[in-house]
Amino acid sequence: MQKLGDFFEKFINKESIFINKKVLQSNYIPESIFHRDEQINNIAGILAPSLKLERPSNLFIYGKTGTGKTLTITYVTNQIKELASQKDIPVKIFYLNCKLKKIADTEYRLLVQLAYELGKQIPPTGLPTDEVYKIFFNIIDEKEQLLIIILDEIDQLVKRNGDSILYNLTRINTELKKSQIALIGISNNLTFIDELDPRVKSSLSEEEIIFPPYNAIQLQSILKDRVKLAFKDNSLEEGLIEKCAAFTARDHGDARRAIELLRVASEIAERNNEKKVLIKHLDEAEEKIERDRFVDIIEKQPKQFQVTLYSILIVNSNKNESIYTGDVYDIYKQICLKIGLRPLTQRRISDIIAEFDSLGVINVKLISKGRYGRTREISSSLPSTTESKIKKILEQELDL
DNA sequence: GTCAATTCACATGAAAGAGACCACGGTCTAGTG
DNA sequence: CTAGACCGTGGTCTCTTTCATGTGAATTGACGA
Repeated sequence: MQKLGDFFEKFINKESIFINKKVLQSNYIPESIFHRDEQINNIAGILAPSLKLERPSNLFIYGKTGTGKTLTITYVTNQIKELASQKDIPVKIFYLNCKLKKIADTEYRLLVQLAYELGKQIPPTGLPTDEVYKIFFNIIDEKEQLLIIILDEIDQLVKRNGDSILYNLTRINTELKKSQIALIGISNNLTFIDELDPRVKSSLSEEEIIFPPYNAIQLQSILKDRVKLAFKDNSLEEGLIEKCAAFTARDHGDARRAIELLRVASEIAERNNEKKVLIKHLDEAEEKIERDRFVDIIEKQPKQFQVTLYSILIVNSNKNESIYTGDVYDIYKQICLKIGLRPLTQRRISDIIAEFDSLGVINVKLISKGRYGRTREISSSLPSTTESKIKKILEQELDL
């Protein structure tokens, strides 16, 4: 006990390398946005008519994760909101993230959430969907107003529910008497729009804006800006920012990742009682982030998913050759038997394997072995140290 | 040797069921004046 | 008389199962050279 007291004491007295660590957290909104002037102006131009109560064009925004889409759009819309409230213009802007479960990931919930923002409570379930539509419709059309609805990660919504929601929302304008709705869709899947119904496609993407990934130089300036606010002078080893930027620019140019990398590296440095964040901490940080991400994903999975993954790992370590769906399913059934879990059908396991693939935990390739059938060739995409750790976690979770 | 048909081992799709959650309206019950 | 408890019905949503159909190349087998 005494020792722990000492530890905390030391911790408090220790001189920190941070001035304001919050700046590095993912929910921090910076005051200025770098390298997005063109997009900001574009969006502002498109949305400006809303201040005259003219319906702006529907807008579609693409860009990979961490390219500042959400940040930019909130920045612009916040200004519009502010101006609107100053001048008492009935413009309302809603931001919905379609990926958040239980909030906006189905047609019903999306409408409920929108209605809620408009000040009308609708039960989270139990009503027919068209009833909810009617309610929603009525609140909007109560008075003259302009709504701008931002649907972030709209691809998720469509993937789960099809594009009928979008169709309904784009069409609703023709029925509204007093109000108007404009939609802004944000997606990080570039091919997404091509999979839509052509009618929806043409009306949703009246305007399109693309957010390119940041390059290393741009990332550097973003990082430098944050570093100024977050760290005390001379807390970073020479060349650290450059390395960090180069690291992230190589895959995707994701600014969020770059900042996270820096944050984790600095945390490691702090824990090691270093006075500076060193480049070697970056390497460590990268590994840690990756590992934590996987561990996080896997702990959150339902039991059946965990058993499936465990089976894959077992088969993978028992066999040096390629492994296939059938092998996994056999082992899976055995494990279920052992831990007293009712095994699912192969059809379902097949889907689960596909889901792990899209989570990036495993790699899957569809191959045909000619006369010997068609199947998925599965390989783990986890680094081996992470893999054994995850195996242990799974064994624990499943009491094996 | 050549070429189309066959065949395997799943993939992929569609539909439907089970079970959890919930709203709503009607009926029953107990408490109140 | 009324508030609350307690149904039954009907709705959504997620996870599964069931049934049906699709698929790509190794293999087979008929055919002709």
